Amino acid sequence: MPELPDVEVFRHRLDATSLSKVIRKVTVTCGRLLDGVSERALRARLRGQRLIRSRREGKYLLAAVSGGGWLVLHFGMSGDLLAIHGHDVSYRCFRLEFANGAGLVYRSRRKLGHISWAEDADEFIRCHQLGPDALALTEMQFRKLLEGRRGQIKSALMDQSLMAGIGNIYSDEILFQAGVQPKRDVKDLNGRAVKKLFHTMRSVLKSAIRHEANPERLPNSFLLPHRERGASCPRCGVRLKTAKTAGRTSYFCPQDQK
DNA sequence: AGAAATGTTCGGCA
DNA sequence: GTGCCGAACATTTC
Repeated sequence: MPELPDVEVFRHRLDATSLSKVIRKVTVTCGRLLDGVSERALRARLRGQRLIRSRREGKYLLAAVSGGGWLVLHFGMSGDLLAIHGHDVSYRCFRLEFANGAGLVYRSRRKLGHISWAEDADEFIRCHQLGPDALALTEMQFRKLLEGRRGQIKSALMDQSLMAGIGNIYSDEILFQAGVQPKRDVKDLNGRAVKKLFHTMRSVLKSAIRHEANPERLPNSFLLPHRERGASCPRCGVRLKTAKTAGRTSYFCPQDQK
């Protein structure tokens, strides 16, 4: 689930439900998700404090805490963030409890995410070798990033140190809508193709955020709702193909993507 | 039963 | 140094 659009939706959810409320209780049910911070230290930094603002960098969600420092959430392959009111949910890993039974719950089905603490958000991002956020890039920067790059375009889009936020699903979507095969070599894309790729990247990410990163709400013309074995291209009806890149599966249309 | 699944990191190789 | 691959991480789902 959690690539840039999903994490942006989580961020909106956090903003809408959890800012400015005093944190009364902190519950950690899955300690192995904690990265570089002990449960006790995390609790001490959060309890009695408030989340005052949020920030997203690539697939990371950071929340500034009133007493200083940042709560950092990364969702791995199967995490999400829910605003709850009293009722319980499964796969719960981490919960902030506010007054009146309201709470913010981090879940991670496969438990591959991370919960950490940063004294300084910018420093945290530097340490994790994160490139500029995909939606913060200008066309000029995007072109510059690809200029010196060898290898496949899909790898470049997914390289978090080059640009942050795009994963397996949305790189497929962007390449589908831009009409470019995932294995296409970066150096074979001309100026026009790079320009198109940039604008497609932005429109795909923004559209996904508008539709709450929910595949069922995305336009049928998107690849995402059809992303399964044996499915057909929503544009031309041809059977979609798959290819493996570093253990990940790419879906693409052999007719529309060159 | 076995494979695959939206992420990151690390070691090895060209 | 760069890019690519597979493995590992942990768990659920088909």
